[in-house]
Amino acid sequence: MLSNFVEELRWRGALHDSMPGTEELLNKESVTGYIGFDPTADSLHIGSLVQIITLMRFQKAGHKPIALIGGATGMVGDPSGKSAERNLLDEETLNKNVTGLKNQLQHYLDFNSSQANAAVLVNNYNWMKNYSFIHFIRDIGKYLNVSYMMAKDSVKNRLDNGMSFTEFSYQLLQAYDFLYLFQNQNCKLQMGGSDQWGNITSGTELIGKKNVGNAFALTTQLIKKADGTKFGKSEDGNVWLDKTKTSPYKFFQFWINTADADVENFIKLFTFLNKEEIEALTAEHNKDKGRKLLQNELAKHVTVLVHGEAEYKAAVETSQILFKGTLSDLEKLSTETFLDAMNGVPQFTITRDKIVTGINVAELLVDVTNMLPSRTEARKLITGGGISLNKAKLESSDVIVNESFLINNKYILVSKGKRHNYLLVVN
RNA sequence: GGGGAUAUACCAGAGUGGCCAAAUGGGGCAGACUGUAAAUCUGCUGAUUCGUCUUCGGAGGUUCGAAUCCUCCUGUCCCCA
Repeated sequence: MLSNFVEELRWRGALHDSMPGTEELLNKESVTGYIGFDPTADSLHIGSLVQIITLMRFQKAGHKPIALIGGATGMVGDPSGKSAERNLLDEETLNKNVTGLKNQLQHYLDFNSSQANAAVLVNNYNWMKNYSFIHFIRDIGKYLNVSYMMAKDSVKNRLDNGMSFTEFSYQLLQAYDFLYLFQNQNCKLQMGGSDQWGNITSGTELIGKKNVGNAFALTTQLIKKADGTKFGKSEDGNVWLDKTKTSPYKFFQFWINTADADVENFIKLFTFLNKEEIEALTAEHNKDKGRKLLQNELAKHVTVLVHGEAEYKAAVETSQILFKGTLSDLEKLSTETFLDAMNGVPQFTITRDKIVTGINVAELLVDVTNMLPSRTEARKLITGGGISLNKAKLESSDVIVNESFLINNKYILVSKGKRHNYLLVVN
């Protein structure tokens, strides 16, 4: 029933470090382990997806996952990896974020209570909210030495620029979470990204000092791209799991655009395909990289995981039309299916009278719709051959757009380059 | 407390009275090639009704004319105490 979780992370290139004895323990018995998610935003993004997937693999391997939402720790702010003190989020925002994360996490793990290793969702606010400061520093603070705490990278890196006592305390709170879960849920393992090693070991240290048992730690690799740029950012910013923040189409596109140098690595990290499947796909992919077989498989699996089969198919459809389609393909779509097909493409509306009268392209793109920041920019792009209307390159910035441009008497597809599309809807 | 240096567009960094909307590099955007790639090459990278207008830390001043000179202020860095 148990499968080798640590070995699986290892061959996928996901394992960073673990405490001695962790692998042995996991291979011996079904273990309860947790990963924390701080509510810094109302949605998780693909950076956190790695940790969600880690929990999923953990559960599939026969262990019991706890997803912890940091309602309390989020009030303080983790200094790990941060070079400067941050502003605190207000409580209203935090509550909203906690709710958002809760809903998302539900989607990924099996919380079915009939299973022995059913997932559990907890919020550390519940055990921190009534813990008084004086009791906390007596019960918990006494066990961790300041010089031990200062030696953590998250603190050491900030000694020059300074850090508040609040952020300094963060590791203590996280250590207490681990102790609490250890005592109340028999949770023996904490996992996280490699930047969490310091915080996690503060927890195992506390548990050891409290003399309540032996706790373990395991961290995963931070995702690195071959070109050195940060993973998880698109030109529009973070890639979110919430489809209202990042449309399934954009999400799908993010993965389709994975560089060759990264795709083999990513398909191991982000999919549940097994070793043989991945090796077979990779061999096939290497025969003709132009087909982007691995990128397509990766995008498929991750999009289905996050948004479901239907949204994935729609995203493929949209991509087909936008990248491979012609004007006649666009015209074939009925008015009803048109909007569906363009789902995920940013939309702008314009009143019909403006189109009936006829409107200069630059004015349309800049003043009416804000697709482009300035007329100068619009003119330069058009002159350089960068703007298409309904798949046809504009020759001049003097073009007057009128009803003859409308598809289905209602739409105009505006493209900037080949990868940026906007839909103009006439009302 | 004393002395010195520096502040330029997204970033780095030239410019030290007009030829400066400001070199160059990076980044970004677009074009060609391609695989919705990488590499490479090309163009663009303040706004504009193409007349001009606003911009070189901030506020004043000198001058026909200032990023450039002067005064004060602010920030950053360095040295001495």
